[in-house]
Amino acid sequence: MSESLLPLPFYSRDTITVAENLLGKVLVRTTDEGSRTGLVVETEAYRGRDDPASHSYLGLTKRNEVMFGRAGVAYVYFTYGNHYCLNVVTETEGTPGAVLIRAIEPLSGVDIMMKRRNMVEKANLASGPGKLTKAFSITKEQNGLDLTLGKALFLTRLRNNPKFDIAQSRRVGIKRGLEKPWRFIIKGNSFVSKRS
DNA sequence: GAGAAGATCTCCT
DNA sequence: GGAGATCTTCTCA
Repeated sequence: MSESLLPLPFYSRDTITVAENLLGKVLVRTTDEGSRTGLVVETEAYRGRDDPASHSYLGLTKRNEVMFGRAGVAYVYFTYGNHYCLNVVTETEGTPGAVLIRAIEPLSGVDIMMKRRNMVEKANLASGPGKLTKAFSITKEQNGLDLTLGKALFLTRLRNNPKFDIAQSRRVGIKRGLEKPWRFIIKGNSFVSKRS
């Protein structure tokens, strides 16, 4: 094995730290259609009371309860009537926090992704949160799934962690909390979502 | 029970 | 560059 599963302690840290450290890790998805993997190239951090852009800003609701639970769990929500977004829960139990995985670079199972997306352009397969979940067959069914078990959906670390520079900027698609530079991308990677 | 907003994508101009 | 698609969740009455 050239990869190792990310353990619980990786996730149960400060949300910003986890968002930054998720870059360069590998997202693995296994379904009946086969397995797909992709390199995480873009993330965003969402915290709690101190972050007006976060779902957990206003406190615990039925929708965001996963964010308040144990770290290392998938938080998947539906938005705009069309799209799911994949997050991983961070911090310790009782403290809300999650990292949105915004884009991945397809590594394997690319043919399955193309089929799912009805798209042949590799750079456009998963360069955005909605595209990513569609390419990886992720729906609300995966909400609350434990990513530390290494089953249908999980994250791994490459043995030889690739070297790259990290660029930091303002988050995308939100109206509040814009002053917080909590979006992280792999500098120069062409699989990140466009918009600035 | 109704209304509004939303961590987006795609197509059309 | 702009608007429509489309539906879940939350808030307020």
